[in-house]
Amino acid sequence: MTPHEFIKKWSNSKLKERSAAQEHFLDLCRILNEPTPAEVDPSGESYGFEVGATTTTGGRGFADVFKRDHFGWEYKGTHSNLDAAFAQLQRYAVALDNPPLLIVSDIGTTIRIHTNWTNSVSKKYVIPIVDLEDAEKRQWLKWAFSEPDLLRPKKTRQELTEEVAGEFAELAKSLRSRGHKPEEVAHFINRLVFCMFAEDVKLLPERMFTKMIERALDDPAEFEAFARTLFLAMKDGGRVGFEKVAWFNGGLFNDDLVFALTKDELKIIHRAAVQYWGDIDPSILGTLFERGLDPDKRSQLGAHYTDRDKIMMIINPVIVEPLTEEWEAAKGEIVGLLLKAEEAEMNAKAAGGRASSSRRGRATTARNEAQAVLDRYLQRLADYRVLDPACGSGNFLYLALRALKDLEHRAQVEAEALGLPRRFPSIGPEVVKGIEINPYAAELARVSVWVGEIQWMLKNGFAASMEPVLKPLETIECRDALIGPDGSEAEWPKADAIVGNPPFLGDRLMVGRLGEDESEAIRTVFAGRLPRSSDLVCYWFEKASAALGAHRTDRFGFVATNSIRGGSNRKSIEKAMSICPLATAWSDEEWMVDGAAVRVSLLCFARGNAPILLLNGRAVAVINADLTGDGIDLTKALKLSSNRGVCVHGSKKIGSFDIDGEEARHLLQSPVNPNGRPNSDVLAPLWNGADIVRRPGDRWIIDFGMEMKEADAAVFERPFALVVDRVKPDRLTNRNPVLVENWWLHGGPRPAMRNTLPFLTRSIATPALAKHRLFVFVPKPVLADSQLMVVLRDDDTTFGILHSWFHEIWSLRMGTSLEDRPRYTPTTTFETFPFPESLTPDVPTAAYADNPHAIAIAAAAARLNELRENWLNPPDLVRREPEVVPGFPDRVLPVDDKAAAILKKRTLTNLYNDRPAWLDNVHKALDAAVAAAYGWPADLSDDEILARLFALNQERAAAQKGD
DNA sequence: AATCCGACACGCT
DNA sequence: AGCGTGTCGGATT
Repeated sequence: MTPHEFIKKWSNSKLKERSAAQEHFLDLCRILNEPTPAEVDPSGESYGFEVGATTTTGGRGFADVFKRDHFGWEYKGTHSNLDAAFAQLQRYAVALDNPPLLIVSDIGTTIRIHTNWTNSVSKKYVIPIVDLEDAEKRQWLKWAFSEPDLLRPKKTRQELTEEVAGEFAELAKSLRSRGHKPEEVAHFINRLVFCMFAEDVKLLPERMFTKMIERALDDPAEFEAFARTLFLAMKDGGRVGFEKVAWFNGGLFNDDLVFALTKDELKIIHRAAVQYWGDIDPSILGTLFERGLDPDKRSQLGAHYTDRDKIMMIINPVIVEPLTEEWEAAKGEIVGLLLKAEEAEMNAKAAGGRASSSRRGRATTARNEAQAVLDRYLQRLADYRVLDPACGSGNFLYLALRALKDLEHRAQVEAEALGLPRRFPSIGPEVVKGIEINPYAAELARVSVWVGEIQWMLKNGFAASMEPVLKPLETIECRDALIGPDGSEAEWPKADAIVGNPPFLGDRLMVGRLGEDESEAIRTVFAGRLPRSSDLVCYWFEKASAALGAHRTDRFGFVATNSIRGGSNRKSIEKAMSICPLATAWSDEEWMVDGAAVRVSLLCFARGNAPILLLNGRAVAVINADLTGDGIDLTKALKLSSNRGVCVHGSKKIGSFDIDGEEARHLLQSPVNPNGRPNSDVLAPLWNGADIVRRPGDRWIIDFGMEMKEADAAVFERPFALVVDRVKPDRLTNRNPVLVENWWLHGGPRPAMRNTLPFLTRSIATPALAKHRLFVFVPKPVLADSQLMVVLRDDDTTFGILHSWFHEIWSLRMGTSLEDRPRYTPTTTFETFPFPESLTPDVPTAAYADNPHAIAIAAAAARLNELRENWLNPPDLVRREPEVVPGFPDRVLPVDDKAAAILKKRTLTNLYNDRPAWLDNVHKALDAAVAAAYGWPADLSDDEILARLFALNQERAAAQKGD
């Protein structure tokens, strides 16, 4: 069949729906050269006619034609309403697993393809039957059959929202510059956005808002009056001119606040108003308007934007999956009861008389029971409440509401297919509860939830409720979620599930950000329940797990920074785990939000015994409190006495004691001081993390040691004067009296380090925070700054063990991180690490001088160090020059500019980023030597290494108990 | 007096 | 102006 023949046959066809639809569709397959349903899928389940029709009911299917993951297709008789057909298809889309395309056709005149991707803007392709000779239009249809993705609108809803709302930042700025309060500006803009949405989804009369703006453009002075009239009409329902306006409520329109606008501002609004707002993603509105607010106030708002995927990673396990399971169980029961009813009815027909009527009665009972099972499930959904106790602009609540509505809808549609009557959706915005401290964010949350409700209704083919369009959402409260007005613990409403993204604020930043009173109030209320050094998020975990313990909720899931896994924050996880299983967790996820440089963990707890534990998307037998799950709970590793006091933090200066090389050399070459001592007594090169992993920065430090008296320090004339000048003023204002009293000394004296160093030829150091876990030797006159963790040993063997994969993997697991860069924490990493037998840090180096394992490790370590040093400073690129006074390491200088440029790139971070073969080889040799010292094979898997190290840790810890 | 941390902070390209 | 990657000193214990 050719397109021409098709048009001739079908154009203006008067055939009625059922009789013609299949033939029409098959003809279409022929002109498109697409296989027919019968050719592809004889079972008709994933591609067929009347999919979803059951023999039980003999009713119609969910769609006239269905192709899984492609389309649902609905026919209507010629000239009947395609919109009605589309609405019907929308209502059943969920039962068809939401095909990406919904296609409607009236056989004789038009085929319409509606896109149905959840996260893209919707698009409509209209194909008049008479245009089927047009290859492009046929191509659209062909894509629908074979590659629906090619019809996907390029723009995501987020992009659309950013685009249409982006300009409001400009408007907000402009209004603020005229002295309006940021919150009022936000409130006003919120309204404008809602009006544009309402107009585009036809909740306001056609183009009413746009026309209002257009009129005001001609006469900006009138805008205030126009807008006030409109807002007032929306507040109570009423008229603007001749046109009726629906009643909007919900707090958004409870006053008539309007600003006078300039022509330029009106132009911005007009540009936005002519866009299509029906598909906006309310979950992104929060960020956009936050951006429009005063940038300094942004972080105080706490209304951070969580992207949809992350939210669903919590909503799915906490809300959707358990309720889906409940539905599957209920559905199974319903199917069983209906089968029973059917059987009884058949028997009734076969029998007769009294037997017949009793069987008929049994059938009715079974049917009623089936209805009751359905009603119970629907009631369960209607009663289900979700709480977000830090709801911000309402993103979690918006998606939770949609999820619950989807669940209700799916149950209704599937029950209908089984032959039970279907009712109007009953779940609305009242099922989500929120607590939010910022009034503006709380209002945005209410709007988001309502926009979500209206969008859902329209997308699924229902009319939005109109009387009023918005109802006040008292379930979203504006208050503190932790502390009540009287200073006691805040109450949370009862809810079946608790979800959210509580604010992230490190414990040390709490006082600075929340104020001393607020921080103290929180810590007092939770005293004895959580350590005072818990991050702010931990209190949300604590309250939620308490709610679960008190049977006030069944499940909860939160987003936290990934630092929840370590430090004292871990206590809050441990505490929650003691009350209920941690059922689903994601330990370390990227965070894509602008300006929020964090990585996050997601944790979902559930009542009862969760049959399957999911960690990072994989089933595991256990999830440990540090969000690992490979069977070894390394959080149980203990400190070993042999390692105590060996790994210490570098000196913490607290104040600008550091000077650059030029200044230092000037001081070094100055005449001796009145006490007869040179400045070199109180000067040292300073190394920090960056000096090790990048190029050394030639920084020096003035250091009067641990306990020099002020009067003695003052005799070092120039250095002391510099400290008086640069350090003293700040130090005198410090909160810590010790730092004030000893203002000329460093803040962290590190006696262990300073007392031990004289007995060593050098020390070993690793940057506390760096991309790669590196160890280097630090020559003696160099002072290690606080960013370096210093191991007070000078032998190659210890260096080699620390730099081996055994200790590296241990440190990666036992330490913490800043985002994705590992952090070395001596107490949990070094002090728990079981060194090979008799090579432990409490053994004097001399004691293993003849130990062949120690010698082998030392040789490999020395080789590593030598090759690395040669790569960092190749003899042809550098010249070594003695320092201006004796007692300090030679200076390493580039021979010329060209060499300098090359050397700039020669850093340890870069070296380990590339990890050339030679480096890999020396590390392999080192690992082999260390493996031999443990008496282990060289090719153990990482898990096996950790398991053995952990076993060794436990063994040694048990043995030392007697000490 | 020692520890750990950063809804970060800052230098580099 | 974004990317790559570690400062610094406060506050807690």
